[in-house]
Amino acid sequence: MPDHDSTTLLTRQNKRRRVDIGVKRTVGSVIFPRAQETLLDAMNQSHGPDQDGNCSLVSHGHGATNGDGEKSNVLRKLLKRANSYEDTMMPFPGATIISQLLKNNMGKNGGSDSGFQGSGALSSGGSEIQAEDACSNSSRDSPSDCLSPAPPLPPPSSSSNFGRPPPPPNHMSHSSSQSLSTFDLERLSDEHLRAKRARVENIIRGMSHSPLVRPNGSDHNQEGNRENENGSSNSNDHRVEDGGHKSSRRGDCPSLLSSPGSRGGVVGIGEVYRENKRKQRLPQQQHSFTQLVCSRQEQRQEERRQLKLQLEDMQKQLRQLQEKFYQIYDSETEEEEENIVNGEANRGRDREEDGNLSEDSIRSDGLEESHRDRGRHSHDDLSELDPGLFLDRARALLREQALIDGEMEEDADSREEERNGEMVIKRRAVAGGGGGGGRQLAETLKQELNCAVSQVVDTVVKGFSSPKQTASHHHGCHSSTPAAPSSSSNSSSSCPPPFGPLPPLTPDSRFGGGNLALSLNSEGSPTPNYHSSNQRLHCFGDVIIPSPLDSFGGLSSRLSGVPTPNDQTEALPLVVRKSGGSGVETTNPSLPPPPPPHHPSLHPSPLTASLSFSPPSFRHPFPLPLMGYPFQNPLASHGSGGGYPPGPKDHSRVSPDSMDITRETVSLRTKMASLGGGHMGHHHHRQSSPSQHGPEGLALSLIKSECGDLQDMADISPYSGSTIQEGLSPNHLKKAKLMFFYTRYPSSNMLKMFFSDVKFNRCITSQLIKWFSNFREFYYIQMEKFARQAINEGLTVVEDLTVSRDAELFRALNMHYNKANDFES
DNA sequence: TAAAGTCCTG
DNA sequence: CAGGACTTTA
Repeated sequence: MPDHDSTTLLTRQNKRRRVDIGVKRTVGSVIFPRAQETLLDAMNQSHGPDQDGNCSLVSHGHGATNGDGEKSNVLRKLLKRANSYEDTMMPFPGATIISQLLKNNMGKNGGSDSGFQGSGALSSGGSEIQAEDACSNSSRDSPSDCLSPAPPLPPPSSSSNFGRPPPPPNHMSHSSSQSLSTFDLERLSDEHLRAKRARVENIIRGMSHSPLVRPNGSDHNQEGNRENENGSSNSNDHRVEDGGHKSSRRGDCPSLLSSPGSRGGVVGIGEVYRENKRKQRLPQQQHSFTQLVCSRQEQRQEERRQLKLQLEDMQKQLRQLQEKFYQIYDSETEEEEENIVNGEANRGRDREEDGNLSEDSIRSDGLEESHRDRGRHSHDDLSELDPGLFLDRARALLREQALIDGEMEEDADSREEERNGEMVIKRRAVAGGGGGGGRQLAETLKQELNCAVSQVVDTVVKGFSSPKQTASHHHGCHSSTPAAPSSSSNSSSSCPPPFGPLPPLTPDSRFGGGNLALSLNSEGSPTPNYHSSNQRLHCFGDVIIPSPLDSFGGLSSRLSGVPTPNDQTEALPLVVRKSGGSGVETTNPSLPPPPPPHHPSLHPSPLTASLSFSPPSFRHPFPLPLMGYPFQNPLASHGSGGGYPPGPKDHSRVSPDSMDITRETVSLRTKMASLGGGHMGHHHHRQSSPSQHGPEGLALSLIKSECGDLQDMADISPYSGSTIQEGLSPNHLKKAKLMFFYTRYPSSNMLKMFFSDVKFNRCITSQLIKWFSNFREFYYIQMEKFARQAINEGLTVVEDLTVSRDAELFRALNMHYNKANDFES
């Protein structure tokens, strides 16, 4: 420490004590979670009459009675005590808040907890490797976050004193010190077991793809151990020197959170741990993210391969059918002709080219000519088919084909098509009745079939190569064949039919999805998915994206002391390292030559469409869960509008919340679409076909296209038109601001995805990071301000802290981040 | 040492 | 918001 420290330090302290320099601060999330929650709600609230005004949706009445006075005191102390807002962390044992929230939500939404689990599992399923790594790692040194069953973070302990510098002698110390030896033993074995279990679980998960397969039965014991573990580690490396020096916030925070009487010291510990592990966790997250992406890509490729195989099979089958048909038809015609011609001399033998045509020459009626032609031209000439019948047939065929297409898209198995084809053929045969017309019909059918098959193949291939194109293609197709209800059109035009009526939107549900899940867990067994933010990211994301709302929502959970997975307390690595295959970019063969300017692309190749982890579905490259939040837009949005991934992933688990959010997101997205990098707008119209849908459809189409944009960018859009900017424009700033509400600590991947129209280099990345840093600063300052103000106004109970739309905080934040009201509020 | 944070200043 | 100082982490 240079001497300047002594001098500067003082001055600094006068203003704002520098605490925990260089360490990400989680104040925002800790402080006034409720306020944030409500604020968020307010900000995100739709203008619906029901939700206008105050947004305190959380019921206050619940217990935690013992803590109130204490809490308020603590709060005061904190605020008064130091100028550092870091110290203002709320010690509230807020778990109850969250749980309350959850309960409310549950009541309203009918238990939507599973959704998150599902998503989490989903993500984990996608990245077994990563998970395993994480797990193993966690077992070794950082037990806390891992998707594995092992309970991520032990609930923070609250016994510590508020802000007291030396957190060491906490509850932890009591328990751990006393039974340290036994504890150690247990811990060792536990860790071992955990690691093993984690691996097994991951494997199973990967195999089953079933998100719910969560073997974490009840590892309460482990949790306890872990708790202890964390605690011990904390005590070890927490250097807390409060007196005027930089105090480690990490140390302080946790202690602040906990109040003596509150639910077990868990909260404090969890907090500490989390803060402590700041960077350690991040890499893992990043890692998981990239891994997830990779795995998804692989998955997709695999699917693609399978689909191709399917197509080939289908084609073969079709051919066979056609052959059969011909055989049958020929035999019929032969009989027919024999009857007709009878003893007539057959002079046409000389001309016969194949068995089928041998009879043609015999016939003297008008058809003969055509038949002969057909014989000569093989099966290519349709010109002479009788128009009426043929047209009808053709139309029917097309319709069926469309249906088939749809089915294929839905990942229907080939049998379906085969069946259809068969049916068609049979019908045709029957209809044809064996007359000359029938023959022609057969010809046309043959050709049609061929065409159809080829079309299907093309469609599928195209679909894989560029989902967007297929989407539009399908639309066109369906529009031309109204008779056939196209699943795609349905899905695109109406929100989420597959899931039925959406639960009423409640701010809580909208933004508290993660929290919700968390809290649910917290209620009973603390199995908080630590990674939920990551998971969400993964899941959602394909791109994942740590919750934007986490910034707010996470707060609440944090306050509650329940480790919120969604809490985006950890900064995600902003820069993706190109090294070691894990990097997404490295896996990007399709990317254009320019290696240095790493172009953000999560898609290794256009065809693999890595982003979509979902099963083979053209229209829903992105699993719904992935798109729960507004800012996941590009990626997430795609599927949101258009139904849900039909694939293996069970949508049943998709949380309604996410859907709600998605829905709400639409407006934002549409606005967003016009925002930011020009190319976004530019692409939109490429394929959006608003005219085909209602207003909703329009929005959705926009979303879709937006999504497509992202993909394009990622894939290096085929239509090069996309303009990749070298720098960041004001629009990007705007976008970043909005994005800030989605995530306070965006990973570099995320940034790249969201700013897909920007050519990323170190500078750009740094700038973006800086932006977010600034955002955070402002945000935290505002929060602090609000907190102080509230306290000055005599606020004593956290539950009473609400942020109305009129609130200064709300206005300030909205003004700062959402000047143009791009985000509907 | 680079990256990613925070804090402070302009 | 940008720059710089500084810290922490990997």
